[in-house]
Amino acid sequence: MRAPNRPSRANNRSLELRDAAAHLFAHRGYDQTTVREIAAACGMTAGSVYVHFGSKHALLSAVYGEAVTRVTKRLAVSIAALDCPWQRLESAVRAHLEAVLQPNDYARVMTRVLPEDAGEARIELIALRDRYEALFRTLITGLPLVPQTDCGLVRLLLLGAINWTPFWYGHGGATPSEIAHLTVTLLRNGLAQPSARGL
Amino acid sequence: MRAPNRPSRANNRSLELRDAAAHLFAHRGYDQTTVREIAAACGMTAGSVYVHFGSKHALLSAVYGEAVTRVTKRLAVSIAALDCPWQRLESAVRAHLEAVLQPNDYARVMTRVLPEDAGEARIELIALRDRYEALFRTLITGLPLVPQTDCGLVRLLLLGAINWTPFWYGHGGATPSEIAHLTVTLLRNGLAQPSARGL
DNA sequence: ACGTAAAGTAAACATCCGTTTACTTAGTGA
DNA sequence: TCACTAAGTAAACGGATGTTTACTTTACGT
Repeated sequence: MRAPNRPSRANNRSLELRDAAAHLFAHRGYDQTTVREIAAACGMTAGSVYVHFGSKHALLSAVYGEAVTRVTKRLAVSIAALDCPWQRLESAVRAHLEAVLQPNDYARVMTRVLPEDAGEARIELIALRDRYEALFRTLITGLPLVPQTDCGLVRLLLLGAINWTPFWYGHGGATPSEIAHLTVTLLRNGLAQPSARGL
Repeated sequence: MRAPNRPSRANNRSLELRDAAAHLFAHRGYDQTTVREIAAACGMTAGSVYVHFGSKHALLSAVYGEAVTRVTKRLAVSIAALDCPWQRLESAVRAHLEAVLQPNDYARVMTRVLPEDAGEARIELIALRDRYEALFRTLITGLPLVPQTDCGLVRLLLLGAINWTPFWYGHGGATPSEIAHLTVTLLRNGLAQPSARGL
């Protein structure tokens, strides 16, 4: 008798399938990717996919979950040694951008595929995304902002700005580091000339 | 002999079809919307759609084009009477948000449907979107910003922040007006407590 | 009144999709 | 060695999709 969920065969083609799915979802979107394409990318047949995953939605959930896990880990490492809350935020934004903008299939699925379009897997993906975005909630509430600032709104605007980057990145010429710096500088001090600031 | 492209029958069901398509594209996305659904929404059959539009992609182009036209007009009106560049930007952002966030089918298609997912109509949609975003380029380059600010980058971050709003609007409780004000305030002065500003 | 052309329909077409089924292969533990 | 099981395949299933075809209806210009 062997423990369940612990296959004896070492060659775990599930991971291979998940990677292929991540690549295709990231580059062509969920709807435009077929199960047959994912299988073919692993030299398999469509039917074999269902040995490892119960459905196409389950495959998306696996990809999305792994994406959140990886980006979360990367983000945690990048801010571990920092104390200044503004530096922590900038480092987190940089880590997020590097993950999303480099040709990183998993991270890109997080912004390319809308949980709302995932059908049955919708609730699960939204929960995963929320878990990730909660990290930014902590970073932002730790900031010394002007009193009565709506931190939730700030977080949503910030996430919007950086989640949209994949759609234009490359045309602007800026690096993730530069984008992160400008974003946090903007959030901190604004960009108006000192002589032209409002009250 | 009648002039071409000038149908004699007044009841232009093409517009009816376009409206129905806008509604469905906005609420369910392009891929998840069927030609049969669009036709049924007008009490017609799928085949009739092809009397008015050559393909589903052409229908999307028509919707997207009309969306850009409408939002552009709305934005132009909202800033016409204003002189202060910050007020102009805030008014433009407010107009954009009101268009995108109110249950406005056309405007929502602009953010819900990615031109990248439109297949053959891709180039046309991207051109339309760029034409619209150029309006913000003008507004931002008119701002008295600190020297050597990358205006292009600022524009892209701003558009990202406001294009992402449809995905969370309603959960935050803020109105378009409030969001617009916070966004432009942030861009102008930042949100750091005066005592905690960096150099 | 008549011919023409647009508008609309019903039905089929061709294809593709996610998924299931029946079957084969191959490695494993007792 | 032999039963067991996971992995994989080929093929089909049921249905949906964008589009086309052949045909009918309707309104207009002359």
